[in-house]
Amino acid sequence: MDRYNFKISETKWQQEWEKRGSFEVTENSMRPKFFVLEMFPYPSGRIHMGHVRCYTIGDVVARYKRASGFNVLHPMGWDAFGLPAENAAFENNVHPAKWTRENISAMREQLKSMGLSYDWRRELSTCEPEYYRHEQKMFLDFLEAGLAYKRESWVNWDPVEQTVLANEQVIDGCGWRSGAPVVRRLLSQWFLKITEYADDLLESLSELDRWPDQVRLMQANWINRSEGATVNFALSGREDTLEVFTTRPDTLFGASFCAIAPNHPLALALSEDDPALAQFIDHCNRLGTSEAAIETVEKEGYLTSLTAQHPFSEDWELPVYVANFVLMEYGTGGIFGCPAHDQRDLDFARKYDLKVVPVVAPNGKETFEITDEAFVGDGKIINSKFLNGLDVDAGKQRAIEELERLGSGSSKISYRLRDWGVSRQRYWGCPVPIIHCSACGTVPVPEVDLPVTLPEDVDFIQSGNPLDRHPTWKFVKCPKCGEPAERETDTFDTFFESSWYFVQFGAQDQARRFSRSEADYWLPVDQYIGGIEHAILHLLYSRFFSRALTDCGYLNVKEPFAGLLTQGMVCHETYRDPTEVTGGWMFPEEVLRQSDGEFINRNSGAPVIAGRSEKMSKSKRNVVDPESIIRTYGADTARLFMLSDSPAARDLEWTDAGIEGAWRYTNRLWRMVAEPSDPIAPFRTAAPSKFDNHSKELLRKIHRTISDVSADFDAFRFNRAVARIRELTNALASFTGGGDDRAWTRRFGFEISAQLVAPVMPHLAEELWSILGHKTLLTDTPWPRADECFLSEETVTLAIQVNGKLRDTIELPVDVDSVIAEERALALESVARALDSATPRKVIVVPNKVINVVF
RNA sequence: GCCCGCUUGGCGGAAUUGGUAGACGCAAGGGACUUAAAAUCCCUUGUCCGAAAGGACGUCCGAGUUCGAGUCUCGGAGCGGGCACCA
Repeated sequence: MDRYNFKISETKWQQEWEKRGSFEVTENSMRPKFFVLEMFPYPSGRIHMGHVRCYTIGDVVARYKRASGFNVLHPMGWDAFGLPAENAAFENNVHPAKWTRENISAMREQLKSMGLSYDWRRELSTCEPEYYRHEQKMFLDFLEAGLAYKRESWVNWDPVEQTVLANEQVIDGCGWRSGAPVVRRLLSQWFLKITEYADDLLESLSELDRWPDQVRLMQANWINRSEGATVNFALSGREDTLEVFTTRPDTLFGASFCAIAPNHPLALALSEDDPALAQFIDHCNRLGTSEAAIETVEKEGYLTSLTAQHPFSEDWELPVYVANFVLMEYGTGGIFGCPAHDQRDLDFARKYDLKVVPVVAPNGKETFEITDEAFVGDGKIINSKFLNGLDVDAGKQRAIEELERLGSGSSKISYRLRDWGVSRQRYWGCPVPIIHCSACGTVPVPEVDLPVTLPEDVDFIQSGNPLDRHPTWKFVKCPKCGEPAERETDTFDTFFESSWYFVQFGAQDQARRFSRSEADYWLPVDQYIGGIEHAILHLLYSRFFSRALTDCGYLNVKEPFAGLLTQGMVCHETYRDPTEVTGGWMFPEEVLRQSDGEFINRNSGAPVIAGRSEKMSKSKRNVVDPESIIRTYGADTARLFMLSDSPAARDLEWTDAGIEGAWRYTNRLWRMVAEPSDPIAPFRTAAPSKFDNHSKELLRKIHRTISDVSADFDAFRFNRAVARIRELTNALASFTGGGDDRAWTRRFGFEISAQLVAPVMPHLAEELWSILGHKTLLTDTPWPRADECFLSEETVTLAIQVNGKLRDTIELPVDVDSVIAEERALALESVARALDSATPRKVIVVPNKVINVVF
């Protein structure tokens, strides 16, 4: 019994597609366009299973759409700037540029071995000046349009390494290398005005009907538009006021304190004469800048000497705290606390023994006490003078009216979304095209001087940004006055590159920027595919960029991604050597599963502990190398397994048994066509005039499969599509006999099988197509269409229930009269037994589905 | 801490709008072929009671809506993603 030789076949068809330029596209086509894009990879060194999964999904969509008559753009590129290259430079003394470019070459070869239908002519790499020069121009345009500005903002600072740390590099409040406690530090940095588009970014979410609801909801919550009010508290004995933002002005009569952020100007001013406060602020600043760190830390406050005057009551004074949970970045950097109706305020009040006065009672309750849970629901306002008796919404409105009348506040819409800080104090990124002149200030690099190229003659011996230490690079003449000046040594956040790369794929020639007509033709991306972990930042930044680029005349599209598919992670069981106290993680290939289900070390025979399945990661060593899988089983089998077991959106568990099963199927399908045990009609035989019942039944199955698989691909239900194709294979395998009608039907079934499986296993499908006698490529063959007249059934099986429990099934003609159906059901012996001589009270007949006899 | 998900046999999963729970695959057990093994093919397989017919139970847990709930509502548990300088 022969086996499918995937090595020969896969190489052959990959070469054939390349020779013919099968996947090269232009915008000059009579076919409608379809832009399929997978999130481009960071070139970390080698592809991992997550890449294989994502790019397999994208390739199925691209090939399916291509066969379905679309002019498909399906490109690939490299998100090539970023921190890991600098870490590699630091650890292995290899230049980030060399490391990155070598990784790209290696990964490109790996991707090519998967047989992905990319137009490789459009490949781009974000670390090359031909790419990033365009974003330097974009930045200058943003500056001109008022969409970029500079201000001070906080970073994590490692006092030992004397360098800025990414949040990822802060572990338990300490620098990852030095172990020294991290402090916050203010730096002057560039920001992009994403908040200018906050409303539009929020409202347009409703138009993104081919995005997962989950992602739209996450984005909406991230932007978080909230209607409320600003309230100005007069400060006793001072001229200035304390401005706070609140979404609950209706609860003002329940206020028991005010709190400001540790870095609020008022707090900083007070700390000059208050060493204890200065110490408290210092203590707060020892926390990293991440929201998770701030929100999970124990709530602490420092009571200042300030007192705030309640706007609605002459002699009501509130204490003012500096509190570690108040964010300077949100609202005004100050709050008023109403413990009865906000859980965090309640916790704070309990800790510092502040009053808790309920001012909203749940509907139907006259009196109301708060114990350890704040009441945040709707109700009637109490204890609040002129607000009493109103509901929450009316109370908000009335309170704002009163604030406005008193001149101590007004209604205000606030967003949680903050402007995007794009400055990074790092080497391996796109240089910010700005020159600092002592006379002229901040001067943009003139367009003719672009690109500002990243110098490659740098060293990584010291920590910090090597651009700062470069002997010549930053010293330039001021473009305005000609006097000596200095380049900005910050680079852009790498999200900058990934916010517009999809547009650049439209350019036929990657040596130049995309043209307006190319962008107009290809955008938006019709189907975008990537990990759920990018649900907020990358997607939101890209949506902002499209708007900003549209406003600057580059494009005319607000929403860059019309369809979005977020795929789950690839997971694997973890293994540990029990003799190791910490770590001891083992690679799957070091472990052997015995017949009793226990695991042992493949070499030593020592026992191994198997842990639960987790996302494949280098640190836990629960990784399987795609290259070795492709070498052992071929790309098609790897692709099949990636799609067959789990829905795309869910996590996928890698198992050896699973890939083995996929490999068996690959061979089974190949053998069925290449070494058929029953006759096949010759190539291009006309259909016989008559079919026997078996052939008719199989024809129905074939057409039903075409219909189902097409619907499954349309809805990205790849696992179900694979199951349907396997069912067809099973039906073909048990279809024997050799008359003309059967031989013809068998050929038809084989051809359809090859066509349906082609998006998933393109090499095998091409091989089968060729074996079946075709001289043209399956890749250039239109998607099959199901013949409607084979899809309708004459009878249907109905479930017969008694009191909702299944008792029987009956076969009835489709759309049979309800009265007849009911009679047939009641006549059943099984129904009579279940009724046990009781009289049916009513009978519910759902046509073609179920009959429920209720007694 | 906050936001968003997920949870169905021994395992991955299937189940159009609420209408026959377990498609398809994996694993396991039995059989055929073989000197033998591998490969391949056939059969069985949610749990429990029963010789069988048949019956009871069963979709993370607890309530609810409904003739009928894996699916809808409320409450809870466990696991995962994100939290603005990882990408």
